[in-house]
Amino acid sequence: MRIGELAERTGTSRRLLRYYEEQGLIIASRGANGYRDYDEPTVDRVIQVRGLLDAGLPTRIIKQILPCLDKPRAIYFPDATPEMIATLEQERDRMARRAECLLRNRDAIAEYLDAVREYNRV
Amino acid sequence: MRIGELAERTGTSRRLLRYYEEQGLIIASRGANGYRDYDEPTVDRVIQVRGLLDAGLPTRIIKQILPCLDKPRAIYFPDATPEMIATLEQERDRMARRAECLLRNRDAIAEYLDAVREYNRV
DNA sequence: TCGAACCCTCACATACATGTGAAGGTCTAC
DNA sequence: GTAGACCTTCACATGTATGTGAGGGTTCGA
Repeated sequence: MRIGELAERTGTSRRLLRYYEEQGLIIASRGANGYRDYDEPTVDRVIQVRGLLDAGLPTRIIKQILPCLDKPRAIYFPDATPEMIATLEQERDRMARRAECLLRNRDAIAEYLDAVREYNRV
Repeated sequence: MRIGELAERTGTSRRLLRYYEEQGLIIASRGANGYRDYDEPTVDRVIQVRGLLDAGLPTRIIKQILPCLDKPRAIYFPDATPEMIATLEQERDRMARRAECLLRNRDAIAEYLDAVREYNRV
């Protein structure tokens, strides 16, 4: 598919899709006319990238963790350097902490909303 | 306590503490000499703000949700406007989605790391 | 009383994700 | 063949969270 369709299906501007490609987060083949051509799985990948960006990860980190997420392991394990393993472990833990923080605060908000509803009901 | 101690105890630069104050996320009283003076609970508040910032929330939103998190409800329920309630519900759900995304990807990374370890063990 | 280590404000700089628009090529339908 | 809707690259702009440093006041110990 071309960039316009991908943009529409992922709710992402064309500008950003080109930016993600520049950052190495997605890849696009090119038609004879120079137009980008995306395959179907790119839709999910873009959505995933957006989710991670929204959760505070920079593109640099996203680029590093993306290869781990491909269903049929596209990355050869021997290529995994010790530094890369360390980075992944670090990010794994950091994501867990972030999620904890979000859930804790989400619960607090929910609790507050319940209290407000209770207050207004009486 | 003064800004230096708060900075050290929260692992946050002085510059940022002043910025958070400017954004209305923390408050400081002033000594006769103009120095900022923070009370003990501000330590936890700063840590919480940092966690939320790291999880992708902008200061504008953090400012809105912080009042809900104070232990003895400092905010009077009647002050909660419908728009504010709507915002809070929206952010609550958004935070849940973010946390889901983080945990999903965290699991994928963990799974990958396990596979690598398995590969290297054999 | 001097110097070090604080504090203040203000301003400019930077990285990153994003927007916007110009200048121009391609494709399709009328 | 021409108009409109695509696409390309390139460049400049913006908002947000940060860093850095200048210029200057305060406090405290030697």
